[in-house]
Amino acid sequence: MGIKERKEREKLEMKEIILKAATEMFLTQGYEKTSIRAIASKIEYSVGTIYLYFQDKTEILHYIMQQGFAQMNKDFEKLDTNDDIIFYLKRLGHIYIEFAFDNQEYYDLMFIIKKPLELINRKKEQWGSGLIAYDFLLSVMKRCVEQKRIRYEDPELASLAIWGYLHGIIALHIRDRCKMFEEVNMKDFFIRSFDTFVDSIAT
Amino acid sequence: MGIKERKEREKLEMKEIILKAATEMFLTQGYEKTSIRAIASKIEYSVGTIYLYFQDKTEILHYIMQQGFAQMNKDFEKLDTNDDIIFYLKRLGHIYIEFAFDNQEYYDLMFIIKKPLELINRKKEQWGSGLIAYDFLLSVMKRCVEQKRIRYEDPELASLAIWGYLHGIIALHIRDRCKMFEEVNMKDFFIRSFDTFVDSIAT
DNA sequence: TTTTTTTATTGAACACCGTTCATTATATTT
DNA sequence: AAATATAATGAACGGTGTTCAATAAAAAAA
Repeated sequence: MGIKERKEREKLEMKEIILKAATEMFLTQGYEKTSIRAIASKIEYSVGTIYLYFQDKTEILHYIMQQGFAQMNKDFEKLDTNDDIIFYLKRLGHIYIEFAFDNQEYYDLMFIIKKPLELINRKKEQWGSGLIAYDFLLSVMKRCVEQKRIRYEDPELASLAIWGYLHGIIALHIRDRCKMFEEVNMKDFFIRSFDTFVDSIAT
Repeated sequence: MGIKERKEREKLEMKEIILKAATEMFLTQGYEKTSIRAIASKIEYSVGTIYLYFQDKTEILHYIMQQGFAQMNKDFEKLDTNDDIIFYLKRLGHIYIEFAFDNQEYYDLMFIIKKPLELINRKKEQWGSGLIAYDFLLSVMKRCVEQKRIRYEDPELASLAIWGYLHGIIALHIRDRCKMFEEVNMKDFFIRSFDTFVDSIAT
């Protein structure tokens, strides 16, 4: 009676095929500019088929967001736990900036795009591995506070500061509000800027 | 021969009527969800008429963005030049945060939305009063650096830090990525967070 | 193997969107 | 009053996400 199992497998495979095509198109052309029709055409199926595997475009986005968070968490594994905590924090920031620059469209989907709040309201515990990344940052900031290596007493406030700072410069850049900085290499500029920032709040 | 003058006046008035309706709708329903048809219907004109006064939807957005920047610059006039520079900087941040919270949709149009880059590419010197706001911040940071009241040596880097930080926390909040902070009053939380930030980089 | 039932796929149709442009209505000039 | 110039219209175009009756394919039953 392996038919049911095979069918389930096939369903997952089909989901994978759709997600693969959608990811590629979202990442090159952006979420808004990628139409369901175009995805369907790319995988050589009809429009309706996609709605057999995903309830709507937002759900596809959600899966791709989770892929992005997973990738990011993976990147964080490169960090060396033996490093001095301030250096560790700097390296964390560099990886975040690097991720954003190397995967601008992913970053957009994950942190800037408007859609997901509709998604959030749909099911409650939706952020998934997005929360893992935040909890990781929080744990780093807790260590900074405990070791009194930072001019902050509340790890939450410190996390908001670090994340807010990183997100701010990146979001301004991705959404083209940084034309006033005449830097050629924005990535390096941001890394330098983040290091200065960390140095200034570190003790 | 006052006919030409009257016609010009009427043209401007019509532009005003369209902009007023568009502003109200953009600010309540958002840019994407407001259709040209809906604007036309609101002012009781046909779709085509709008295209007699604005070349496209993006141009309407641009006018509204400028209104937003003008409002923001006006808000900054509340600042007291006699204040201690660090306190002055804090107050600047409070006004920025207040503006963002009181005019979330304006803020979205001005700093987060994707459209404008197409606009930017259309005409070169497009930012207008957006640049005024940035230059103002830059001048404040220059004073901070000159008076050695801040742990930064480059005013540009310091401006990026302040603006990036403010934008980061606000953008995360507006685009609903702040669910992990269980604060009830986010505005106060952000103001507190900004003050702590300024204190930590001030000397 | 043939028939019936279940499952998977299709694509036209719906209600929207921004934008254009030939046609019509209004205002100005001759 | 007729001719010209300006302003306003709204159907039409090609696009969007989404739905659903009709069809094709696969599995189960006879």
